[in-house]
Amino acid sequence: MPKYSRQREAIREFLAARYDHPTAETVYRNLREEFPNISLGTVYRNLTLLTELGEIRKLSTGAGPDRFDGNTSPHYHFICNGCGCVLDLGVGGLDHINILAGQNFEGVVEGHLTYFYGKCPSCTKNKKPIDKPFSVV
Amino acid sequence: MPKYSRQREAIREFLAARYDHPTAETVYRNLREEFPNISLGTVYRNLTLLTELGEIRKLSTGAGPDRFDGNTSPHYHFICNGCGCVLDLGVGGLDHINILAGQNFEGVVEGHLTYFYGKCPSCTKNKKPIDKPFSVV
DNA sequence: ATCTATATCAGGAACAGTTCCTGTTATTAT
DNA sequence: ATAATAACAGGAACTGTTCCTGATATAGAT
Repeated sequence: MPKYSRQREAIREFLAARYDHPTAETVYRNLREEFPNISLGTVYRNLTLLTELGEIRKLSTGAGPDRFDGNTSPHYHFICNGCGCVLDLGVGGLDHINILAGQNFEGVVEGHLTYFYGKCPSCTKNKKPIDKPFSVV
Repeated sequence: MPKYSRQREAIREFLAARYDHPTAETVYRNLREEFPNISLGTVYRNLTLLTELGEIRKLSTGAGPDRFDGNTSPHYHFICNGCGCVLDLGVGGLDHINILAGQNFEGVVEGHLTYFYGKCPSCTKNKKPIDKPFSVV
């Protein structure tokens, strides 16, 4: 069990209060208001530690930096090809795809990692063409 | 349409003949047998180009380097938590999860990216404990 | 076949994101 | 209070990837 630290507690609280899945850099920039001398290494070390403890979740989207989610309840994520934002989805109960994947497979399927992508509500409404489209594929 | 190059053709052929989804580094090491002076930059540039042309697929597993697949037909991948190998799965027709994900969502779900994980056939049989387990989660 | 224009190349520097190392500080147990 | 040690700040180092430069290979026109 790790020793208490004010920095780690502040990182945990910061993530718990945000719903936009910030990057390590964003966490760092915001925490410097409270801890002007905090280092990026500390942020990374504690994000890794909190992930290992299961208190936050790490999202590796495959494009750009990893993001972190203070909500550890099981849920899926949506990545917008227009603006790159990452949103939570209310869909649940996709575990049956593990069964489907395990048919005709000699190993053991223990889980899956799924990101949905498309156009977020904001990019769907504002039909402006995007200069620099973001894509995860 | 890009100009022909022997290096790119060799990369395409190499990937078409392999089913283990090699990394850029693996492609580079193998191609140096035929092209002793080929550079890693050339390998990366052509892997990116072939991916954009839709002739290969890029797999970003979130742990370690990206991998590349010469098989562009739609299929899913399995990542072993034991040895880190990446295998093709025969499962098909999971597109219904896009519909599920789109319910109660104001944006447009255009697709999904899914990796299954667990124990591969080899790691399931050989129950030796693994020294350095590999995990995508 | 030769020439010209240009895409691709090899080599290496630069880059982004992340991890690791060192000496110092904060936390916990005694 | 003191001692032991986990966590810290700062920065160097690392990994995977992209970009830049001058040289070479390819394709199209002659």
